Amino acid sequence: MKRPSPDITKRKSRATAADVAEIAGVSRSAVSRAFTPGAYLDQEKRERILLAAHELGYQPNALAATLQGARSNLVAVFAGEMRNEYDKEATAALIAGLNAVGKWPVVIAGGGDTAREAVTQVLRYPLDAMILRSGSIASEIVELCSKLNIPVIASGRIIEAKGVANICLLNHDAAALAADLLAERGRSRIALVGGPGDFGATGERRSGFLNGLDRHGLTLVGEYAGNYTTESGYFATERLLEHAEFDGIFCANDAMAIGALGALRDAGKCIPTDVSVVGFDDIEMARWPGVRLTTLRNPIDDMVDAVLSSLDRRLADPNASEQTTRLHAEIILRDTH
Amino acid sequence: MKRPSPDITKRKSRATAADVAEIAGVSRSAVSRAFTPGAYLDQEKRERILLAAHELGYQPNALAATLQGARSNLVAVFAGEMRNEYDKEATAALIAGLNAVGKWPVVIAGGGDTAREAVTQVLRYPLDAMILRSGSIASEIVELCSKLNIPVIASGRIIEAKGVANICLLNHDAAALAADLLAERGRSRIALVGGPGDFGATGERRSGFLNGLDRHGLTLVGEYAGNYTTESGYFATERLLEHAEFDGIFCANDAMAIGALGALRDAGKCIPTDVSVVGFDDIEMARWPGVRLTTLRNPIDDMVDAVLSSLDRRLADPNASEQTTRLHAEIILRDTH
DNA sequence: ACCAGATCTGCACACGTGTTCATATAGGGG
DNA sequence: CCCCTATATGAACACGTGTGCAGATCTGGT
Repeated sequence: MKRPSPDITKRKSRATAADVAEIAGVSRSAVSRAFTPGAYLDQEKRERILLAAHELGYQPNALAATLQGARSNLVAVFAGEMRNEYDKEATAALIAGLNAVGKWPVVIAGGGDTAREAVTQVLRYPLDAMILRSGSIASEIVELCSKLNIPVIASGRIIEAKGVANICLLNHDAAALAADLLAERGRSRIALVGGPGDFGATGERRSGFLNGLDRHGLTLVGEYAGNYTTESGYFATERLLEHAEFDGIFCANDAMAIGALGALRDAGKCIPTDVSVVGFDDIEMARWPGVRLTTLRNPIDDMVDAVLSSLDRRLADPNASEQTTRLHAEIILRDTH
Repeated sequence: MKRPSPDITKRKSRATAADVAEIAGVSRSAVSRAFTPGAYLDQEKRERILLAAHELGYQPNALAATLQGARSNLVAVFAGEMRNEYDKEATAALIAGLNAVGKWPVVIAGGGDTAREAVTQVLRYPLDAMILRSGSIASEIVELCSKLNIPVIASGRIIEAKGVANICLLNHDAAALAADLLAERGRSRIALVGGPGDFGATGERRSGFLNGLDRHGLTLVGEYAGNYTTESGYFATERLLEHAEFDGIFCANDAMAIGALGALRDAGKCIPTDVSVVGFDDIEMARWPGVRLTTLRNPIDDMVDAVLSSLDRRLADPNASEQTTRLHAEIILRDTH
């Protein structure tokens, strides 16, 4: 006896349109119509159906509807490790933004083999889109998605591949603003705490900053690469203090800048009198009392807006050409410059 | 002509088992079996099918499989506003934990009417479970889920309702440890920065701390309620400094404790010489150089483990009684006590 | 040569839904 | 009275999959 007992009130799984039809005394088609705005259906009958549905807690199964060609409204979000604070804030905002437009994010965290396996599994669902917020294994994901005709939107990095829409900060210009600020403050001996590797945002921020310095006839007196954690910013600044005298320091993200603040204070430096510190991203902690970091805002709201409008565009017209949106950073003046 | 062109390579939507069957020259059943471990299928044939599938990027549609009674492996995570850092860390860890066991989190952020609408929409998908990390509109969610036979797991708060499994820190005992520590350090004039309202974790932490103080014959010399943000911790401590002399302060979460550190330093206090500061949660920032906050660890890994094992248990036996798991906090001694 | 069992294969059904199609009823204009 | 249109309704199909069933083929033992 595979079929569950006809006693509807004791069903073990969720109620179905047929169940509602039975207790409302109508056909199953009518139930479907009751949930379809604009469908022909007697008003009194519709009310009876909705009442019965409410009683049973019935909702049309969105996945079964998918088989009819409806959008699934599921969107995969590949969030990466979410190790640093900016990633967490951006991902949280992205999730909230998707929710607001009725898209439901299936979130994948982590990297490496685990993430590869996870992506494979998640692609078994009919997704409306894939949003990449991490560069790891991006090319494999892009290839898989293109075979499945799933639009890919990359945020926070440029992925050069057919069918990928990109949304990315103008890191180069932003970092140049930091150089301008330090120069205007009369700083002449400048140090840099960069990120790991020389790809993507890390490289753009470094070259943009160097370009900016160059415009003012300045060069670096010291440079040390961190890994975007606060600890690495602290450590890098300690090393820089050992080998060079500087009165301005630019860090490739806020977490490292906050580490730098700690190291400078522990070394007896007064901020900003002795040293100006400029960060990047404008994470929440940058606004905290006791931090009040001068930094470049990596605008999360703009990013979310751009992702959503790109999503809209790709879904409205599957043949729409992918496009690259470049966001602008704003310099936020607080107490450390 | 509704049916898409027979030219398989130019299909506009995802490949289906029938497509794979056609180019591999087998029946559709065989394709299904090729993806079912343990099914009878000629080895050579299976390989041919998998090759064809790989070429087309075919993956079985997980949703269609759901209609056959398979688990959806989709789990809703109601994450709330994710305003404070601990929530973000906990949610990120939960997502990673679910990924690791092949469950895919559909994340809902925010609160109020938006969240209510979002939950309603997400419940149209056949979910394996609903995980609540926010108390807002919990009772409505619980009622909806019970009608749909969806197990509910509450994390971070106790929800007294049939069918809800709870996973929650022993806030009371943990806060008492903070009182013990301050007493052992010889602190006698103690202040408290509490949370908003008197419900759930806020109330438990407060009463546990007061109980602990009482055991050592101590009482509060001052108390001020914040709202779990760093700013509010700073502000609350400023107010306390105006009205009372204290040598120890306990804050109901780390964010406020970090705000307190800032206010105390700005007031010229030396930490921990003049004042001991103890926080709660052990967020990442508590470990940062320049902070090194003494605090109570709200163990995220234990929480995730408990959620996953509860999930396992409820899925293995739908009639399993819901149970409450209470987690233990550990005191983390750093530089502020 | 024969049979029992193991292995392989395709047909057909079921899952829950949205929608087309055909049919039925009602209403209004001539 | 008839005809046309608007509204209402249920039967039937399609979506993509897993699997029970029945039949076919193969293996090995007597």
